[in-house]
Amino acid sequence: MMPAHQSPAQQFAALGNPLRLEVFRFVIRAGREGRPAGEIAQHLDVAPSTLSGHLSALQRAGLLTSRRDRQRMIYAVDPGHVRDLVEFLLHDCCQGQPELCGLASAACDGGRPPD
Amino acid sequence: MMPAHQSPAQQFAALGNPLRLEVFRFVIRAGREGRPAGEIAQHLDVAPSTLSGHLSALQRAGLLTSRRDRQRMIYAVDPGHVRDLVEFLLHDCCQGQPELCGLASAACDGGRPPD
DNA sequence: GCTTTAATTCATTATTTCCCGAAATAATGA
DNA sequence: TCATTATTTCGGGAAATAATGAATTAAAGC
Repeated sequence: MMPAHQSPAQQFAALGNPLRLEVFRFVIRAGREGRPAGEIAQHLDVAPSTLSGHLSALQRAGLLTSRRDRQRMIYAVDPGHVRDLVEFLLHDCCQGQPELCGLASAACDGGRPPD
Repeated sequence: MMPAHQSPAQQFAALGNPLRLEVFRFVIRAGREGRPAGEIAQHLDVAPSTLSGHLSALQRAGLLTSRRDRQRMIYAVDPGHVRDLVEFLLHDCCQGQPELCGLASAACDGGRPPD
């Protein structure tokens, strides 16, 4: 289905472009249902071909999925991979340190205090 | 002191390079104390000039701070900005959805750790 | 089969990124 | 001052990225 070479670095890089980050945020707000490419392009006022490249970059990174609905391509968030990325940032990068994770630190040590 | 143009996109971009992501992880593991550039270069086996560019990119993004200790430059994590980025990802991007944030979702809807 | 709609691919161009070695800068100490 | 150590800046070249419009593919309906 997908090359599945989605490293955390590649995922961060995918979010590291301002327009792509907006795409990501907009698609997430569409929930499971997702949004057709045309709607995203219209909302962000960007050329279809430009958007298409960004969508496939986000998809290659594993952050979005796509399905076809009649003539339209619907993009939606890939919850599993986003969860993995969040966990990587909190656990692996920040090691659950409250100073770095803020309120989310509770989730990093499973609610247990560090020893 | 600092241009302070640290958008979330720029911060993600800074983490979007494999070597820079390793630098970030290594520096975080050094805690408040931080690590001199030379030690980082040695640990990651990278040319000093190459590392210097990556360090300043991470610093421009607001993720690291630097101070001088005699001849050496010590780099350390910038906790406040990292916390902001974590919060942006969880709150703004993922809107605290448990499906996207995993265990960290507890932090997004009020910060209570799961007891 | 033809037309319309929707999205992607392609080719081009411009820009940026990345890495290296060499030179420059900064701080220290003899 | 001179030498040493540590890091940054500079310059260049290769590779990757981004935006654009034109052409192409895909699905649907008549």
